[in-house]
Amino acid sequence: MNIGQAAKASGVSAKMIRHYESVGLLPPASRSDAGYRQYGDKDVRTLQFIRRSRDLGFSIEEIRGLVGLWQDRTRPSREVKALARQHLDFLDRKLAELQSMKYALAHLVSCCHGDERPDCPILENLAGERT
Amino acid sequence: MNIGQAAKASGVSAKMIRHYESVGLLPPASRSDAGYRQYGDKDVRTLQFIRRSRDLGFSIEEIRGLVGLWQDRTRPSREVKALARQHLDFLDRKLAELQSMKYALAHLVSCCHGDERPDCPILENLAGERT
DNA sequence: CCTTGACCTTCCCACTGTTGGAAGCTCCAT
DNA sequence: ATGGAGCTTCCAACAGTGGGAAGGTCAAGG
Repeated sequence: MNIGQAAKASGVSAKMIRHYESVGLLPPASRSDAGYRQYGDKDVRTLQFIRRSRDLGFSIEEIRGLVGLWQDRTRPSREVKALARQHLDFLDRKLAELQSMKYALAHLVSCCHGDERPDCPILENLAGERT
Repeated sequence: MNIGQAAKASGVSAKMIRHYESVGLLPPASRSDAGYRQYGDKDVRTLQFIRRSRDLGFSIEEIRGLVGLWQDRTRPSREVKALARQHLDFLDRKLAELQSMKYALAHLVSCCHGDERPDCPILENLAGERT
């Protein structure tokens, strides 16, 4: 299977497959006589694992850890759970950050009449004048 | 006022002040005889405006627009509100994305017993096995 | 056999925003 | 005059992804 096929089958772009290989997240793929990367079902499964991990927002480094644990049949699930919890905390912090941005901005937007007049509470707030 | 003073006064690092100038978000600062950038109260107010905008998650390009509108005394507040709404939509999309990640991952974490045993619903899910 | 188009290769660059560092200059106080 | 803090510019890195150029390969069809 060439890289394009593996990309379609896994949902990871060919660009990213090469990138993951270059950063060592994937072992170097075997090559055809012409130098084309060759993939098998096992590789596609690994790529899908990576894609699902990315869909959950895990970083490359975290995924490196997850793949390692995945391939170690004797890992304690405790370790996996710890890694997942850590990422969950990260998501919570990000969510809180975005949510406070959202509420602050939503308030300002609701205060702005949004017509042809130039006075605008949004700009006034950004400029530091208390609204 | 040197760049370090302006940085302290505005809450924007000296590094970032130079960067904002280099990308044209700030006009080139005037220079002392020795080539040091000189800032006044007006510049500090602009920097604070930029910092508050970044605190709300606006991108550099969006801030470029906001600063332009801010400095145009005759802008209709409609335009500011449109820009803000657009960013609000962006925040909503990001929030929804993170939230779905969070719920999916939280579910998996709650399913994993997290002890010394190797079987783990988190890895099984990432591997594509239905849980 | 040759051409064409789709696919592959490597390499470099772009983007988001921010930080760090190196080499060298300036300013101020001791 | 010397040291340290602060300034200058330039270059690189981070994460992750996409775009593109220049060139090799493969299969189909004339």
